[in-house]
Amino acid sequence: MASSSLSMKSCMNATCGVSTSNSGGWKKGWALRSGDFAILCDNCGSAYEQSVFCEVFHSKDSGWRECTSCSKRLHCGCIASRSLLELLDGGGVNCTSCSGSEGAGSMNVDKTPNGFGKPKVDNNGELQSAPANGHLAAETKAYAEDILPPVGEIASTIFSNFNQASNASCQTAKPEIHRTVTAAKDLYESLAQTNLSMSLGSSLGNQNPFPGGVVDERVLSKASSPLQQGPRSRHLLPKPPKLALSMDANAGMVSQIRVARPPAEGRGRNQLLPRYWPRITDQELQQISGDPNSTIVPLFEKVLSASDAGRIGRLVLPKACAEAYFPPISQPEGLPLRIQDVKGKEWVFQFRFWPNNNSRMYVLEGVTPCIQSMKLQAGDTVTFSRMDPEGKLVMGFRKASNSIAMQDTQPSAMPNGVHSSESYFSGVFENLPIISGYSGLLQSLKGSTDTHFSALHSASGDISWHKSDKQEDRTRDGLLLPSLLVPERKRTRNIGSKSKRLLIDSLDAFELKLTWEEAQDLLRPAPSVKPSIVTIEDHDFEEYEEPPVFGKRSIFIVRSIGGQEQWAQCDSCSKWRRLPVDALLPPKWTCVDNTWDQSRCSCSAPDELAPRELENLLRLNKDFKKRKMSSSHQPTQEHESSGLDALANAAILGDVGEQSAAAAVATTTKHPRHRPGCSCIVCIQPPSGKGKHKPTCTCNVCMTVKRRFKTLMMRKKKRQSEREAEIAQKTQQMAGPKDEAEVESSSKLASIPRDPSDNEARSGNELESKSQSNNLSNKLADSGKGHLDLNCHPDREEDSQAGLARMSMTSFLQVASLPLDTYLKQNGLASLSEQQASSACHAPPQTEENEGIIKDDCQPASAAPEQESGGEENDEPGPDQSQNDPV
DNA sequence: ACTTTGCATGTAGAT
DNA sequence: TCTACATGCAAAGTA
Repeated sequence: MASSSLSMKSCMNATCGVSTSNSGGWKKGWALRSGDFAILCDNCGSAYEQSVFCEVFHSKDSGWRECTSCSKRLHCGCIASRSLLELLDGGGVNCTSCSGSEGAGSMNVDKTPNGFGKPKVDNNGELQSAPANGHLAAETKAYAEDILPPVGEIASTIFSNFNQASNASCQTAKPEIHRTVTAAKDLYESLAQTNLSMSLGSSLGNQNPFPGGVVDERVLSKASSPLQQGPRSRHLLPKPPKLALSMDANAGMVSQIRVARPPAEGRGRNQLLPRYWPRITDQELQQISGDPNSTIVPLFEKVLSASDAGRIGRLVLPKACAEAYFPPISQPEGLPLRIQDVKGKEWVFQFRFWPNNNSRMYVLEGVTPCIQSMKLQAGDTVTFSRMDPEGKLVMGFRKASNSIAMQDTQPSAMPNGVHSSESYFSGVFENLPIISGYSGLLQSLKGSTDTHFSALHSASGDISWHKSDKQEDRTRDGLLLPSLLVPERKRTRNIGSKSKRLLIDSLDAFELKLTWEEAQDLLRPAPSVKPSIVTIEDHDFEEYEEPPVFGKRSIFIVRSIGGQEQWAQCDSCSKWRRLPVDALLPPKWTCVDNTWDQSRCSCSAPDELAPRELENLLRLNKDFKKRKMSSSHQPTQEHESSGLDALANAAILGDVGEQSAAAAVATTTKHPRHRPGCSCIVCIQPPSGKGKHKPTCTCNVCMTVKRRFKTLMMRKKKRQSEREAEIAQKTQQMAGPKDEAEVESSSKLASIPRDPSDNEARSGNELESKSQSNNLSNKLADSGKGHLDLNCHPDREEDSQAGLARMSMTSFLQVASLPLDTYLKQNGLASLSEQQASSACHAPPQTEENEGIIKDDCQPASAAPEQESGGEENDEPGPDQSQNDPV
């Protein structure tokens, strides 16, 4: 924006108003926070923020219009204006003084013969004079930032809607457009509402869907309205707009932008929560209508909750909507309501209410068949509209995963041919796993299509997901944002915040691609913060004043010929660069920072890997991670954090989900790493243990839990002694080299500091070294003797081979009932701790030996899914598999 | 035993 | 603090 040419040709200072050219008359002012700059009128020195004008006016040529009567300049900063303008038939506008009106904002449509006039928002200059100096000076920046969307959004949206409005208004030739605006504190709300009045309007304002209930909307707010019921809510119905626009008039130029429209009648925007504003596109409206002689008035919509979509068949209606748009009912039993779906099928629901506190709770009963016929789920949206002149209620829907469900057969497209994000996103990428930081790779692998994706994803994530609700409300609900840039907040809003049981939205699931363990590995000291060294019990600890930051994610592979590699993606060019294994990357890393390879320290340097190789690389890394997760031997992560375990498992679940297409691993919904029939603690646990078990319960589940708890405690002690033993061992190593390699490898793994790269590289080391040495594996297996695996099946021989002397369930129970110390003594665990320390860091099942090793030709390694499943799901857990199971 | 119905309650958001 | 509403739950109804 800062570099764009000035769009404002005339100073808006009422006493100045000097006209200027694009190239002159203005001088740059000070830089603003946004990186933008203000501009100053050469003549009077009035300061304007250039971007505000360029964006709000989005009219390069005319940031103002003249009052048809008095030639007063009406400027486009009117959004927050409270003045009322009058549109004239001939396309002109009258200012407040000339129109003799006052007190409301309005919009002007620059009508051009072809109906595509640029939409403009005019005012009489009141906004301009609102700040102290009468201009949008820098101090208004914050306000502007809060409420202004990017220029493209507002421009395109307004443009589209105004096109329609303009066209319609031409045809309907209403002599005047008055729109009461109750408050203009939010300029977008003003915009939205005014826009609605223009684009949708309501020729139906005085029509009521219910015969006998026809009333003038002007009296809807009165208690005598037939539409009002028993304990009316406190809201008053607003005065409806006069503008009458019929949809058929716009048949040729139907907007496909999903717009949150305040209700055309009934409750105004301020009364009805924006979440219920219909976001139906004009195209959808037209489709619903079918009949060009019919007009569809969107009434409201609702995102289905789990209850709504459940088998109960009750759809809870927003009270305000029910009272505003449905017939009045005085008895809880209510009355049957005929509602037609988009296919024309008519459904009869019972519209009724339940007394609730001193209020009412309105429900539609018997909606299950309809919901099912539409294949709706929680999170999907149902829309209620009214078809006029029949006054028929029409029920539409929008799938959460594809918000254009009503016209699934038609691609939703922006006027310029660009797909709307929702259809585009869901259609192309709905099931595409998104790995943070890998979008560039995806781009390179998948071609130009994914370039779109990358942008969209970025936009979604950055703009919407991280916005505050408030802001998002404004942009989404009030700003007529095209859905392109804003995934439906509502889609997850209710689900996420209120329902613990609902499915995580697929978009949300993307957020869980990083396990806790991985997150830990990515932690880096805050840059430019020097640690102070603190020595505690002869151990030096680096202490940082600043909290850690996340470093850049990289991937690790191990070549079959030996040697590990670390690869990272440039933040700038998205090319992948090979790095030393021990390299630590800052959060932002580009080719320029590639100090290890001078030939590739620039983004212009070619990629080292062909797309195919990259694909393999990524796939391998994914396998690698999965393997690591399933055979993680981090003693420090095994306990103490069931919540983290759960998080990690959730992430695993996501990973598994990603790979489901490739990996033919039968998983259960409960526990993706286990096959149906698995009897581990996770799989045998009931869905909810709430209130099911008493403290004295000795059922299988409870005993297992107790056992695990005991083992946790045992291991804590074990680790403690392990540390001591380790020190002693190191002393011994200096004296005698016997078994040094084995000891060192294990102790190293156990004690190595948490290096960001160690996890994956370490795993690679393990795998490779094991592939080279079966003997070592055997030794490791032996060293697991005495290890208690809590996931083993007591009756299965394999379990006993996992290192624990065969134990029956009875013996487990006995063990569980023993005091911990007694158990330790009986099993000589104090003396075993050393061995276990070694074994704890080793030995995933041998079937996995070669996994994670990439061949030099970059063909997928032998990590076949069958092997995976065999390794981790054949109930033959490694000595430490239990560590991965959440309790 | 299962489903439906009606109400109660907890919680998030609005005021 | 109030209100709306999602949902839990027990009573009633039904197969």
